[in-house]
Amino acid sequence: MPDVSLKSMAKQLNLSVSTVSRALHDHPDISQETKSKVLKLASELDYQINSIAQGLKKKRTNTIGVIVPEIKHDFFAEVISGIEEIAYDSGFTIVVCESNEDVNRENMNTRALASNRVAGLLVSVAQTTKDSSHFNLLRKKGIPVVFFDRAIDDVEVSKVLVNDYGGAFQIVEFLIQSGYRRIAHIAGPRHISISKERLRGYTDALKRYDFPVNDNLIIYGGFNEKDGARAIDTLLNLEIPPDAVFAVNDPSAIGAYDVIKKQGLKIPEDIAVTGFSNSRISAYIQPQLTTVDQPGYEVGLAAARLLLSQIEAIDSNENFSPHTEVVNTRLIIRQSA
Amino acid sequence: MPDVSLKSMAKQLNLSVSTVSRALHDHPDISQETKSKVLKLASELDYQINSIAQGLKKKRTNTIGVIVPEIKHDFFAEVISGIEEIAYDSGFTIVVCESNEDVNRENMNTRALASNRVAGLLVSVAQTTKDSSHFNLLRKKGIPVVFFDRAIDDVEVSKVLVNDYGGAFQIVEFLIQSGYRRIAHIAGPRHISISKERLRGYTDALKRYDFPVNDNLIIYGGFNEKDGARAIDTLLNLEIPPDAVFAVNDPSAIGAYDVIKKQGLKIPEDIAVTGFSNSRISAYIQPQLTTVDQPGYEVGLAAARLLLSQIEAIDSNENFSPHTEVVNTRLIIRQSA
DNA sequence: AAAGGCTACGAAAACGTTTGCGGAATCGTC
DNA sequence: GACGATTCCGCAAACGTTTTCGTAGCCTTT
Repeated sequence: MPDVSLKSMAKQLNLSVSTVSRALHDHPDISQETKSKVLKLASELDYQINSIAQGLKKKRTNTIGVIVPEIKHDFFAEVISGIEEIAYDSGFTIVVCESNEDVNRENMNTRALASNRVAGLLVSVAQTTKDSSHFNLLRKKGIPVVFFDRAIDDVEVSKVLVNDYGGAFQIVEFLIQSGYRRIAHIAGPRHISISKERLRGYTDALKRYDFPVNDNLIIYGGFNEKDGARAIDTLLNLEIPPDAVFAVNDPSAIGAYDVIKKQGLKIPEDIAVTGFSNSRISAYIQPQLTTVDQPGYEVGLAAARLLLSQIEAIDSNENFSPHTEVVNTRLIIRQSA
Repeated sequence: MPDVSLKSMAKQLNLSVSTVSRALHDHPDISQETKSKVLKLASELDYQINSIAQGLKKKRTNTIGVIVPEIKHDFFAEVISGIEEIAYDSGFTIVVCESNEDVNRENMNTRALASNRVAGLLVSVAQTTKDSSHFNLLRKKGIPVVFFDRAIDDVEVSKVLVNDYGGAFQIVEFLIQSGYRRIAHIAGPRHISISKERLRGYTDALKRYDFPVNDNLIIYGGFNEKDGARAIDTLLNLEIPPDAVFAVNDPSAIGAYDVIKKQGLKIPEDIAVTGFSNSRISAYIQPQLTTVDQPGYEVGLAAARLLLSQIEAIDSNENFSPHTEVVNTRLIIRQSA
């Protein structure tokens, strides 16, 4: 009942606190005999180190913070699993926070995590994040940050990105080769990297095949179903509506599905729809959605590895220059195009 | 760059550390004048309290631990969102761990969280959890625990359960009233509370309508798709196969879908299928799955509130007796039955 | 036997807070 | 003007670790 600590065990064994501490850490300055005595007692009493006292002394903890826009999102859930895997193997625990796509909440989260002296942070920024001051604050405090999936440009940290450009290019190319001639794009927020990259892939694919890039066919919005619904509504009301649409992600594609079906149009006969994410639903929805697979789990693994190596570098006073990793996507051809 | 602490601010203002501390905590023993001087400097320097030093002193932190079997599961993701909501409002951060349905991992997680002196724990136990020693260890340490959704019986703590019995009864009753006569059940692990309750709802509904409870029609397994697939395989090979099947949850129902379709049978004409969870996929799969809605978000809210009130009780030395809350389900009738 | 080198351990400071206690200064009261 | 009450603040201990430094005891070498 009374917490078992180094002190209590030291008293029980007639040793000093420092000796007990050393016994538990494989320190060289200790005899085999006392070491085994200590280890025996520790296991008997089920001693667990007080991580927070340790954290106070070592100036940081063994936890890494993770901030995602939404845990519910399949992709982020996968990423979290990947992160957890790596963290667990290295003896780190992870703290997951949700920004709910809200900068203020993201801001609060970073402050709380910094206050908890996390060893590092893995962040996928919220849609509404334009200002990066809270991340610069972390840098000033020496807390390493790695962005994954969604990054903002003006912060120079390591990043793990999905090959959004390549995936977008590939799927638009597929649409062109399938015979579609008037391909629209439901785009994401303008300042988020993944939106920009997917848009770039879209326009480059069009240009490559000498298709005109028509601004009327590009509708900007958010990442959710209702954004997709709103966008497709605009597109269908054009004088000449598109015969295919490439949505920035699966939710917005699904939002488009609803509106299209409600108007009595058929996918893909009247209009083809493609997404981006390969969320679980995309395989079950009717017609099954042609999309781009984003390997969330791998993104999580890579981001966590990058962060841990940076933490190690800091610990051993090596210098570390941020770099960017890109994981590749895979075109998933189903029925919707 | 040099961390701003109480000490550094005290030096700068020619005050003592304790005065600065008091200024930031609305302590009565302080003058308005010095208080505002301190607050001004603190905001200028962007002072953030060192939560881990505070945690060391106060013997606990402002974080609560959450252990779920799988983050990816829609239901748990919803629960986490609910928990996060309440925690955030009360100034707590949450630490999410995944047990991956593995007791050992669950054990490691509880130890790590205890070592981090979390204020409390919210747990949904893994499938394989039979032994409860790691939870008793927490109790011995005075760390409050609240189980949600999946609980084990021999630990006397607060619980937030879904009305599994009622939901199961209701959906089986619906099958009976729809004219199905030979209703099978794909059951979950025998020792997990939710499996037991749903099974009980199933048998009671049958008895209520004077249907025989046929042991051949009850197949035990796990919670995943492959478990459902295996179970339906056995059921379809019976001399007289069932005309309806109530699966313990949506994934196992979906596993059953695959096998049924592969055998060329039609849902619900040849065999009706129902699930439990109302996962997102269940609304998109063809035919849309008749299931029971489990309000994950509400479970999260309730569990977090229960834990926080217990933490408060401990803080103020009130005594607290564990109690159980049950949130209700809702029958979702779609196409599969 | 003196000098030097190991080995194994203890003492103590430090990390950044919180908080009980004591005390100086100010105020009001008769 | 003496006295107690009140207000505001500093001192110092404590939380459980880690780590530097010092040193007692022993062994080896000359």
